[in-house]
Amino acid sequence: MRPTTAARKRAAPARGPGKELRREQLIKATIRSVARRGFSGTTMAEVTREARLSLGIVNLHFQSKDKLLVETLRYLADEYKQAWEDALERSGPRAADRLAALMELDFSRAVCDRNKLAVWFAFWGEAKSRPTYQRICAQYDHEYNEQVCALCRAIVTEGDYPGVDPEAVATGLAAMTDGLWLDMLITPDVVDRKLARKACFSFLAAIFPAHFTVAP
Amino acid sequence: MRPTTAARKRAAPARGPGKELRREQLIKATIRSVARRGFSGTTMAEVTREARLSLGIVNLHFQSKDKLLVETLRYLADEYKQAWEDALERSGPRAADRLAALMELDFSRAVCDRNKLAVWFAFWGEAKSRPTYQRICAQYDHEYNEQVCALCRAIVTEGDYPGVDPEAVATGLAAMTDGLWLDMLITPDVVDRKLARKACFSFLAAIFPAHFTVAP
Amino acid sequence: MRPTTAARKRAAPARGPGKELRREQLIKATIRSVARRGFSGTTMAEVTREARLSLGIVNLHFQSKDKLLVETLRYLADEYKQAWEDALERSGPRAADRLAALMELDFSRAVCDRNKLAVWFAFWGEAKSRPTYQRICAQYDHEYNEQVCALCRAIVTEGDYPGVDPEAVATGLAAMTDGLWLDMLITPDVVDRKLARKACFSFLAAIFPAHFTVAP
Amino acid sequence: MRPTTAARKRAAPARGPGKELRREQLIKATIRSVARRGFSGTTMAEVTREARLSLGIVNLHFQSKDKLLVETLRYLADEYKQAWEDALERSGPRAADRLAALMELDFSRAVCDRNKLAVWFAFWGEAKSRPTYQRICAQYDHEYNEQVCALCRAIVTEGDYPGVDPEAVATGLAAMTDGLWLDMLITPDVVDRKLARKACFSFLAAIFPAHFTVAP
DNA sequence: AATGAATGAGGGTTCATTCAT
DNA sequence: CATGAATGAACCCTCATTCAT
Repeated sequence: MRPTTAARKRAAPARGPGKELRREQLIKATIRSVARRGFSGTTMAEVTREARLSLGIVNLHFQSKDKLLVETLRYLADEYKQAWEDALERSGPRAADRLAALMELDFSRAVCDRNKLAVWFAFWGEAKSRPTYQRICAQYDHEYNEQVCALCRAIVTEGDYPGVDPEAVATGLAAMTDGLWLDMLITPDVVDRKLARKACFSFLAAIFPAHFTVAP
Repeated sequence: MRPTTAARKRAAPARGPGKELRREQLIKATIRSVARRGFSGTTMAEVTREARLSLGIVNLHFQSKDKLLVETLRYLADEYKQAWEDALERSGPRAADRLAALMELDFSRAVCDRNKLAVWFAFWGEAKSRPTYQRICAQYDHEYNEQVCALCRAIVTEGDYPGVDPEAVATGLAAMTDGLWLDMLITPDVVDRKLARKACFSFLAAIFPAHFTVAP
Repeated sequence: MRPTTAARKRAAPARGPGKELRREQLIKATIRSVARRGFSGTTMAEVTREARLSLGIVNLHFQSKDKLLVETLRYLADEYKQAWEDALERSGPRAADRLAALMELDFSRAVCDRNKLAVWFAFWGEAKSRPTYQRICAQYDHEYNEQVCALCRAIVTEGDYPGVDPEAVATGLAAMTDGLWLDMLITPDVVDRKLARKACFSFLAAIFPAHFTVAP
Repeated sequence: MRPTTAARKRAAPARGPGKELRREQLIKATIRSVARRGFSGTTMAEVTREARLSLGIVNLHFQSKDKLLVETLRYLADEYKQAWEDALERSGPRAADRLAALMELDFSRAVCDRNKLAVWFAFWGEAKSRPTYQRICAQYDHEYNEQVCALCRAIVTEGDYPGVDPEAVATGLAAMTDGLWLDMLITPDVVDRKLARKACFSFLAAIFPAHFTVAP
């Protein structure tokens, strides 16, 4: 029973599919906010201001800030998964090409966007103390690693790489990608996409010399 | 005077060098807290409780929470730097041995402690939106990378590795380490120290076959 | 036109007398809500959900939550007044019988419904700080007390009760009823309708021994 | 990590026994607030303003608003219990005197204070939907009723009241008191302490004519 | 007439910081 | 130096109210 000043302007009530749109709008605003202000600077006020919506709307669509953040993480993970599935789809049938396609994606402008990287690391930074984040990250990681591992196995099989352990290579490769993202985040003027890509393909060329070269 | 009037138990007055001890005590408590509760769960109350000291003491020794966190980051970075300098000191004169020593350190139990990794990633997760963190990380990164780069150059020079770009290798190597740490943080039951070490040395063995093997 | 296009189920349009029905529907939902969740747990969302209507409908029919609550109180008071008027109507002409009828009503299952009692006490609990509630309660109280007082006076007059002050008796009687309701609300397993009724009639039998006995 | 403007004025930190004082200070402020603004108008801001303390202090001493309210109820109940125990202590040994002392207390200025009555009814109004309140009320009610019941039994035994059921009388008496309090709350200009007292003693005089008279 | 997404003031709560002791 | 009660800005969340549909 609170004295309330009448609302002034108002976004058109989104019917039907609009609900999903609002959610995405808020998730995107969250990503921008985390990128700009960090996890601790990401308040409901900040997110809704970024989305140009009212304060109460997050709880209307996500129940709580916590759930918004979880959904944001899922959104990012889904987006990335979609991207690498698409990349595989578009690439040829040869395992090396497919692996190259994944790596090219990882160093594409879209993925290496520093804002998005910042958000990924923000979630990773909280993962240890938030089981939910950790679980989500672990699950998507697993799917991705399986894929990379399968490709490495295929390459090892088809090529003549007797001493190569595909699992170790896959692990190292995926790890290097993550680490290069960190470099691009922390020292953007030391490690750029080009150097990152080169580091990655140097690795591949060293492991699978018959399949990869450093040159683009 | 009877024992009734015994002074309340209280922490030692700590003058001069004692002051430094208090600071370290608080920093260590901060590390434990960030590891356990995450960045957002790390409050002054939590830190001081962890240190078994009074609430007001942080501001006495660090002026503000912000500064405590910055000092904590510096502490971690210094500790790591000290560790790799010591590792180099202890190792022989050959570049490959020295590089191996660095890598062994990175996958030693002390460094791979999940609590400490959590704190590192917590800081990295906030780095984009906190210039101070980013600057500190960037600076220590730089020193470390210079070192690794120098070693790679030396190995390339002394060995016969015509097509190898030492900078790219060094970047990739350091990145892989970071990425493996992330794996140990997020999916500890998939990537353990042993696998991480193997992934790393697989890389080195592939790049510098005359200098490294995967076996310990 | 195929059944596919059937209109969404929706509440009847309710014109004219239908409007009154909607109001009652909402008031009854309010009563249920206050009984279950208390005053503070009674939100517009709760009330409309309870009434299986849409959120906006309260303001359409009552302008505000405040007015809904006032109307709810009036509804309860009217209902009770109607009940005791009916009880008097049904009873014989003798004052003692009429008073007994009022008391029987007060301990009838319909009136002693714990949900309704809870609502009454909810309003009484807010009365001091809400002049409107207090005024409404006071007004209905007055009418009721007048009636009880008149009956007591009649009994005193017709019987031989020289020392009895009918006003004090009426006041005490009405008060006892309220107090017994409170007991049934707070300690339902200590004071039930039977005990309450007995306490009340013990009082009447003591005051007006020629007119009342404790036995039903 | 919030930018905080330095606090200006500050109540002296209460050491040792001061903690208990602060709690009482806040409970008393809560009572005043509930009396004036009702349950729904009793906000943390209101309570702390009333206590001339800062906003955060309630959570420091009571953890939550809920607990403050529970403690307030307990405080009121304890206070009342203390009062009737004192009244019994001060009164003579005869059961009728002791019962009279309890009744005199119930209509004393201290107990009939409309602010306090308002708070009692505020709690009773929420009791149905708040098991904690109900439990506390029920427990204290029980003790009080036991006492009154015992006294009634003693009077019945010592006097010659063959048809009197002491339990019913005790229940009725306690109920009447509560009901008279409600009257004093809702219709203070109809029922004042004098009339209330008279109603109560009329009842006693009617039940126990050998022990009570209406006159003071 | 009816709906329910949207709004935002105001609520309870947290916590970095201060300062009397 | 050390303590911890006190402060109050800022947080997340609730919910009465509005209004496009």
